Amino acid sequence: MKKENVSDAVIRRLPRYYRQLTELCAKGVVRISSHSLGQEMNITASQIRQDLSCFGEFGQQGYGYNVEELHTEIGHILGVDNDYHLIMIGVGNLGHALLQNFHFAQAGFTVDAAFDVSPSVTGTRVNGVPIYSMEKLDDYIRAHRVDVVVLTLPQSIAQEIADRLIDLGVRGFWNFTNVEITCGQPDVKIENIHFADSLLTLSYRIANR
Amino acid sequence: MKKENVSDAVIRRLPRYYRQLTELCAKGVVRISSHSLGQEMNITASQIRQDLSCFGEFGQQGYGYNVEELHTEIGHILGVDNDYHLIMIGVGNLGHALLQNFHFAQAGFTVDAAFDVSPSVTGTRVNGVPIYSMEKLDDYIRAHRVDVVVLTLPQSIAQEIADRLIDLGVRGFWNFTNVEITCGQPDVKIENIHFADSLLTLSYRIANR
DNA sequence: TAGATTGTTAATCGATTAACAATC
DNA sequence: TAGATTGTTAATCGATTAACAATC
Repeated sequence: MKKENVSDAVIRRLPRYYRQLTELCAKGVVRISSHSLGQEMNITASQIRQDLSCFGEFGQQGYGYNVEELHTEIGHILGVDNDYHLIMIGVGNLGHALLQNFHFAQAGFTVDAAFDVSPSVTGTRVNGVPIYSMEKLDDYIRAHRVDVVVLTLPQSIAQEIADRLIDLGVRGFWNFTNVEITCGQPDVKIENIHFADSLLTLSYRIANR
Repeated sequence: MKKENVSDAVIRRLPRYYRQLTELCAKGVVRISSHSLGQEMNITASQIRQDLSCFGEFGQQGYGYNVEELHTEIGHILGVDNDYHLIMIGVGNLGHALLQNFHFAQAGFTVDAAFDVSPSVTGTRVNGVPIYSMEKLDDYIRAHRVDVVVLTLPQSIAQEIADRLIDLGVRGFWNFTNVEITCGQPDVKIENIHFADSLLTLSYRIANR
């Protein structure tokens, strides 16, 4: 793999490629050209070839790409076979919904534990995941590998908890709160799901149709 | 307002500006320069001024911007005072969580109804929103204004339902399913929340730290 | 072989940043 | 007035698209 200077735009397209290739695999399609793939995804063939060239040479002249092989390769680039370990902080409605419905394993993540302040959920399990009291958080992190923390807690305490976790060595955050988690360290990676931002862009585009 | 050729990148920054200005308002800050705002948001002052210039002239030389005024203006641009009407399709865990926790009103949306196939939820209300059977969907849309439909239903039926709704005149979708909803008509606006894509980009960035 | 399609280099396009005259 | 800061034009940078030699 080359992987020097991979732009954010490219990275954001990788999961889409992965998704499309999963579908093609399921359909039993064996090979595909950048041109056809581009048509299906509304992307130029050039862009696809350019994107893939950041990571290696996966195609064959005159033939195109082997669907299954490319699927595996992109999965590998995304790290789906790295078995990352993840915990969740805040098991309210949204946390519950994610634990129940989201296929963490499909993205290569194992959900080991969740934490909450409310005694009504601590001690229980949601979809097999044990819910612990927040007091056990620090000890847990010291004792276990935690690659990503899902922040599904009230936004008022999000930054504070994140700071504490960063101190404890956590380097990945999946942030569902409507605030920007800030952190000077460049090795700390924060990915945001900002529901409100998303809905507001939709609002804009409806208003300016 | 000018609003010709506003790029997607600019549109995606608007909610962030709006959020930051909401905070500044709450803090009682009266005026701010593009330079200070940029520092707070990790954006260049140039970019802020360039972005805002797409929509009008909101500042004053030598002074900067009035925080409250700019907040109102950007809210207006985003359409938060348009009172859009919204319904939800699929009231599983995620739909429930959104109805319970998400502040639709803050983004200018009124949630009028939700629809589901399951008799265990139809006929009930969640956070004041009535849940109807899917059979009532078509009649409802014919009789009411529906600006946006939230798709929190199984991905297997997402495209099919979306097609049906587009036929009935719906022009805005907030899609939470892990599939790309396709539609030829350019006046139909689709905004995606792709959880899996988001987590996979985080996985990539952790893997390539 | 001839046709198809890659990976890569070059050209174009668009977005970000810098500079500055205008002016509060 | 002098200092600060805007809105806008010009310069730069980066991302997308086109072109094409290499080759399966």
